[in-house]
Amino acid sequence: MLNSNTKIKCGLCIHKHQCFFSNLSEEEHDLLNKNKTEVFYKAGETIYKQGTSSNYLIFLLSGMAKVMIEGDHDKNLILRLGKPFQILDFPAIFDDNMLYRSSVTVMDSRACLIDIDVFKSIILSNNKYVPMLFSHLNQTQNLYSKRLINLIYKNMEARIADALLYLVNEIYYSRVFTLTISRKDLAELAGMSKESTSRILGQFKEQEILHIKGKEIEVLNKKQLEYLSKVG
Amino acid sequence: MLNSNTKIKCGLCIHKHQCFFSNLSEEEHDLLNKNKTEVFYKAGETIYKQGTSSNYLIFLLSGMAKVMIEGDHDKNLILRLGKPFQILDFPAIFDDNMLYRSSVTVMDSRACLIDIDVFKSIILSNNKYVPMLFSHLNQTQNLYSKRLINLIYKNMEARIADALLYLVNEIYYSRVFTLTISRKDLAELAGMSKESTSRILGQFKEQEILHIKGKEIEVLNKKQLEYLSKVG
DNA sequence: GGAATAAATTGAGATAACTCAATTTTTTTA
DNA sequence: TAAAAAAATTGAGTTATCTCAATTTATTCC
Repeated sequence: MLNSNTKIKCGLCIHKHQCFFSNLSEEEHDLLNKNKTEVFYKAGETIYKQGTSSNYLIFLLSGMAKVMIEGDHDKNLILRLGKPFQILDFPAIFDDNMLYRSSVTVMDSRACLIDIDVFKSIILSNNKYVPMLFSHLNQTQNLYSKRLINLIYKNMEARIADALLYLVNEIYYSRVFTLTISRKDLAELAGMSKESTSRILGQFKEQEILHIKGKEIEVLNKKQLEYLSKVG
Repeated sequence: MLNSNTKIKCGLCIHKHQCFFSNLSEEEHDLLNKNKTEVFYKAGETIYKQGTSSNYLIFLLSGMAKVMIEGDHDKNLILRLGKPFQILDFPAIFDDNMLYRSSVTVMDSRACLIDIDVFKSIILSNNKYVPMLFSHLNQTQNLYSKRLINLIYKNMEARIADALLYLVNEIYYSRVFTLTISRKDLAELAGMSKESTSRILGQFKEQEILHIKGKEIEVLNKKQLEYLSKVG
């Protein structure tokens, strides 16, 4: 377990080829090294808190975090799950560094914290990062757009189907997986109550769309999930 | 009425101080002038079509357009209303120029179309636009985040209250306004059926929160709308 | 390893919101 | 200006989803 003082030089980092900053110059690397921190978070710890500001740009080195909006009355919505080497979320770095979403680890995780001023100086001094940055922000916008229409007009079956397909296609890359989030998290990913989530999962099991044993899930009929997502 | 061949030099354009490109250099101005077009759209015309690509970055010079996601079974969601001198929406300019949302005028409008390659060359050659671009994309992301949690967990009264407050605070800048969108559009802004929208508006009229006469609307009790938005 | 705590499931009842159909009002067109 | 078309409202009935409570299963901690 690493504490907040641990620093690995980017050049020596075993993750460097997967990193957002994989093609920095020598000097940029040095600058980054001087201003980054590695931090360990226990499962359930808050990395970013909605409504606060942060001076760090954070991405995970290991583990997983949920990026969520916290609503009133303990009603949250999980927008996406953040995995290693993805930028977790962006504070308003050219305004007030404010965050509009919270990030909470769903398992023990390590994260790399990069000083925002350093990040800014790098992207401002070198326009090769502009396309990457734009693409990233644009894709996030498109993801949220899609989630909006899906969550508002689709029924519960379709929303759970979407959540499961997201896990299969974009998180675990496998039809068989150990669910690393709780049922309540799954509910918040599908934008519905945990009770309804439980019922739909039971129904999918009944219909032999899924095989479920606790946290072990196997998608038996992915076509059917895709069908439900489409018609629901 | 201007046709698609009309071109006004940016330097001579009466709108130049409100424009996204207000502080371009002389050469950048020339480049822009050579590659922009002004187009007139009738009310109800599609400017951008979801699922297609576009080589233009478009912003309105006059009129109003809805930026929306088109779902199945004629179920749409209006994300925001675009006004003059705001960039209407971004195609995936560093990928495939694809659009994930449609834009449709809600009244007769004039638009300025800028060639995307020219836009790219400007933002890549001059990092002074990076903060502006980042802020814009970030704010849109935050808007969508907020809309997600509001639309999913709030009741109809709160959603209509939100829509009305949006119109008052960000579109018409007045408690008294002529609604330039249809009731169906209002419904799609609030993510509900047009019938329910009609009923809630009737209820607000009954409760003397609104004064409604056709398309003329006066918000009599803004505090109450804010309250409903908060508790609903 | 067993008690305590937390998480997940199940059931029953309540309700918010939708759909469909009929009517009224507004807008467009001839 | 009247007729036609479109948009908006109203009503009644249906349904999807939630809430609350009880129970079961899983996890944590001493």
